[in-house]
Amino acid sequence: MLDHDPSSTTCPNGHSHHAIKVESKVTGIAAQSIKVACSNCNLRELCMPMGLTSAELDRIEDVVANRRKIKRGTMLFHNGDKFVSLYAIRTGFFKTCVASEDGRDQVTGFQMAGEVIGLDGIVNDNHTCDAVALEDAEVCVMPFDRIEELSREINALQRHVHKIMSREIVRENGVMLLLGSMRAEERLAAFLLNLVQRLHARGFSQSEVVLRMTREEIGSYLGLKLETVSRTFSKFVDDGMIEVKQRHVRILNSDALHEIVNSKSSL
Amino acid sequence: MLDHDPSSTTCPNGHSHHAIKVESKVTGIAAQSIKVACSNCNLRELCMPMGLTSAELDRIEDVVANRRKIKRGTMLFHNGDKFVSLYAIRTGFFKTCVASEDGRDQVTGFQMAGEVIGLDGIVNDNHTCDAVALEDAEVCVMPFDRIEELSREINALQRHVHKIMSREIVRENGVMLLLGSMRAEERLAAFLLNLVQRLHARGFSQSEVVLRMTREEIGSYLGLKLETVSRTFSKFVDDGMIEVKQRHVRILNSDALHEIVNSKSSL
DNA sequence: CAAATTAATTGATATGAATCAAGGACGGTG
DNA sequence: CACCGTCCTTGATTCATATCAATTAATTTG
Repeated sequence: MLDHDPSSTTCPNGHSHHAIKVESKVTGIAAQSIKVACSNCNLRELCMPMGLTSAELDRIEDVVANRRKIKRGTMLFHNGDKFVSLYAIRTGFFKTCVASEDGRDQVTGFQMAGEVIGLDGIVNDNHTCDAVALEDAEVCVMPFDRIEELSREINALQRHVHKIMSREIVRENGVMLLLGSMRAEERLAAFLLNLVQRLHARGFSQSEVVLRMTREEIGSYLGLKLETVSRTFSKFVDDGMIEVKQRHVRILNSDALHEIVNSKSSL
Repeated sequence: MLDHDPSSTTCPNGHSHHAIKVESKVTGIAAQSIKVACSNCNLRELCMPMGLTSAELDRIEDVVANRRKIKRGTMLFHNGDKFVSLYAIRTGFFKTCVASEDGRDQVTGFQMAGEVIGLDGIVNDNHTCDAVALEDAEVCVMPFDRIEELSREINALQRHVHKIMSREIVRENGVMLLLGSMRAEERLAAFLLNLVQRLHARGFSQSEVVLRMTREEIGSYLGLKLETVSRTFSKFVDDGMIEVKQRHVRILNSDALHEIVNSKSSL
């Protein structure tokens, strides 16, 4: 089986070949206290540009200043924080949320290993959303001025940074479509399919998900109330499309979910 | 009066000091057929980075390959088009919209002079939305590879490009908040306030808007049906907050509109 | 300038999701 | 293991917005 423990969103493909605080008895080389090694990171193809010469790859590792662990429930950054760095998620799962002046809260995204957060901070040198770890997590801290410096010299990095930002814009366009024109069932189906698709790209099952967020957080993201999320899950179960046991969701009929998302076409 | 003809969204501050196809009898310099001159453009502070040396500014003008006129109702680019350039709007007014597979349509934004469109195309080298001119328009065509090239050399340009993309991400976060958590009245009030605020920044009235889009397009953007948009306008009129004569909207009580947007706080 | 098309308003009704409310399952902790 | 708090489910009802429908107003076209 290619499927992996779904109780963690850490990429399961690799073992421990991240050269952090390594003191190798084989090589005899002393520990480099926080030297990271993107070159060995199994997330490389997710968060680093392709087609680098190994010399470039060596240099690119310098964008990562250090790593940081974030405990479940705590914030990586906070609305109003000074913007300094982007963060590449190594392990764990985050949500980002914005708040309106009057205290309304909106989850703007869920991010997993290999994805980059913090882009909102660039424009005003301040973060405009909160990033909360939904499970214990670790991120690579990438000071933005270093990113800019290096991307002036390494074209592939420059291009990569641009693509990451553009991807986020396109993602948000999709969410706007979802929020602006879909009904509850369509939203939840789209959400589930998106989640498994991204997890699958990281080596997880296509049919099993462990949700890291509450019904309320899903609801916030989808513009629905938690009761509606719960009811819609129940309906999908009744229709035999999924199995739900708390946060464990098994997809039984992926095609039917796709049907639902594109239901308007049947008119 | 500082207010200007609201029947055009073209920046009213300048006259015709855009050096396009200029054949000056004063200077005796022959026409440079399509040579642009950002340095003289009255939109400079909107679409160009600040604090450039004049040498840098000279160079930066090279990012603009040429200008292009777009007739009302026609597309600047189309979903699926090869991505080549970003476009800075010189005059006119655009909408961008995405479509789902099943033909649903969602307006993702309205753009006016000084704003940049096309960022969605970077990630996959294809545009993923349509950009439609809602009035006759003119854009500066900026080939993206040239932008990348120059922004490797001019730090201010690099930073500027990053900020533009980040700004779009933050804007979309705001739209998600709107779509995910606001009621019809709040959405429309927020929409109107945002529109006048942006127009005001371009020298137009704070209290008068000529809408360039239909009720249906407003509705699409706000996740509402056109009838709801119309009814909500009517309610605002009844409440004495605005005057509406077709697409002409006059804001009588801006504070009340702000109140509505932040209404939840009164609980 | 009349005809035709497109856009906007308004009313009546239907409906999907929110709200209010109660009970149950789970996970952590003393 | 019993208690607590948090999360989830389900039911009854309300409410905001969609839908359907008709009319008017504006804009385009022959």
